[in-house]
Amino acid sequence: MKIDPIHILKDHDLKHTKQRVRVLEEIAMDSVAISQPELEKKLGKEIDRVTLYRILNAYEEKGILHKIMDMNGTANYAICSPSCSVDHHHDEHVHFNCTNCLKIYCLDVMIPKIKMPAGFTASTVNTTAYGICEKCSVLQSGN
Amino acid sequence: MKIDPIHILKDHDLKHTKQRVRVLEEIAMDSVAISQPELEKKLGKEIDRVTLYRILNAYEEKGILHKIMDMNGTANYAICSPSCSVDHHHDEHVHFNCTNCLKIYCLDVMIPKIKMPAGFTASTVNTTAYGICEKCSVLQSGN
DNA sequence: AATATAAATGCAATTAGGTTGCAAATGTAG
DNA sequence: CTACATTTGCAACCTAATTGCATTTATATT
Ligand SMILES: [Mn+2]
Ligand SMILES: [Mn+2]
Ligand SMILES: [Zn+2]
Ligand SMILES: [Zn+2]
Repeated sequence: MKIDPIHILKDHDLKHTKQRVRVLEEIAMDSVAISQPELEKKLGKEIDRVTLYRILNAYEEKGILHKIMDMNGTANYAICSPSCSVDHHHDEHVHFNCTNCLKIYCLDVMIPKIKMPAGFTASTVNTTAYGICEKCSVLQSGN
Repeated sequence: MKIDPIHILKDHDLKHTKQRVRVLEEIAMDSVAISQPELEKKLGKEIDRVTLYRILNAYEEKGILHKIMDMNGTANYAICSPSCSVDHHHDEHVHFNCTNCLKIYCLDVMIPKIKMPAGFTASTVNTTAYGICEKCSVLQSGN
């Protein structure tokens, strides 16, 4: 999927700064989600830690990125589908967290409807599968 | 569900100490999961921070507690079902994270089977629903 | 193009979550 | 009761994340 940072920023009423563009570029680079620590490692020389936090938060709030927590409580970020907007994310797909390479994939698999017990009203449902991803699986078997 | 800390400790080859009993009591007290920070607030005067971490980790490894990460990356703990054991948790139920009171419930709802894309092998699946819980729902409407 | 102004950035300081090493205290098996 | 292994508490440390504030930057207007 091609990404145009400048348009994305315009569309979401965010000023166009080189730090914001860099963050988007970096995240769009790979199709899998990227963690905050990885981003910091890659961009730490160009962008201040604090600024990175603020940009990621802004992107999440605006519906540009969605945040996926892994088993260690580390935040990972992936580009939202175009239907996401402020305070309404449409991140209704299953995530896959590889226990080997730790990458998080946004799968093209919908989250099944869950029947809630009486009294509980769910607005969003989050599903993450843990296991071995495509790449790691090939590497292990093919050796 | 009644909990007997002393038996649980025996059954899992853990020494019976007053700190361990207190932690189990505290977690068993409420049917919803409790977060590490809450536990620390409640027990901080009786039990050292570090000891609490160590107890929680031991309990998780032994299959006494399971850890549920919330949207903020905070660890929450709940008593495992009796079928859980060392390095094999059976936590195949849906969790409900109330966006109002922030409590996490272990629901009596199974996680539906998910069909994985080719190449991806899932060993465990985790589902959390976010929304308004039973109690908060009553409080809001009844007021 | 120059200017005004609101927003974003970087830096320093702080808070909070979590870990490590070690001496003292405690539980349990003999 | 004793011996020994384990657990605990404390101090130090490390890393993640937040806050306040001065400086810089983007953009709307003249
Ligand atoms: Mn996703
Ligand atoms: Mn549970
Ligand atoms: Zn992998
Ligand atoms: Zn609630």
